[in-house]
Amino acid sequence: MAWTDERIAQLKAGWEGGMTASQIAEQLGEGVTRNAVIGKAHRLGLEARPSPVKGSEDPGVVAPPAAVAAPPVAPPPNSPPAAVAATLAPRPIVAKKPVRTGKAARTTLLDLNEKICKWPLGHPGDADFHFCGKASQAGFPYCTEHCLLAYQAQLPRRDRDRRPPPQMPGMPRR
DNA sequence: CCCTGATTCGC
DNA sequence: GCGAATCAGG
Repeated sequence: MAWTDERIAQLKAGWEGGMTASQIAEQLGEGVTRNAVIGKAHRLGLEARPSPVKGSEDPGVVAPPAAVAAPPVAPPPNSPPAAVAATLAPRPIVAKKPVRTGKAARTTLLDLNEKICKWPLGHPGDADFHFCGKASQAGFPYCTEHCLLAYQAQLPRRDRDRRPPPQMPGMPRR
């Protein structure tokens, strides 16, 4: 399998999002080993990720918590040509108001696997942060519902809402 | 043994 | 450029 732009983007997203090499490899599809992912990551110049063996300095503040598997930039099911893929963008994740359901079982980071929708609900760190948890679409990190949310064609620029997004208090401005 | 990332080196 | 084999630590 070749390293298409889409797959490279997926690799970067996962790598920078804190996914491990094998998780990324799994997500990229069968026949992709973690070695391939690591090798490619290095060739891409990505790096500087805490390796268990190469001790990161500052043992006190150990890990970039790597909270959530970053919503990956994955190719849509009907594998579009590069030109079309360029018009696809992940939709910003809008945190939903947590639904108060008492003690319903929630999908945590530890429950995730390739068969589970990893759409995040709420904010990492919040007590009620969890994942969608429904069955994911084969080959995709999300269920059908969230795939539809995640992979949307971009509107033409002139039709797009140009208002700046609301700024979270305390968030660094770009 | 399971995992992790890093590195090497033949292809 | 690619990635299996290997290394080395957790």
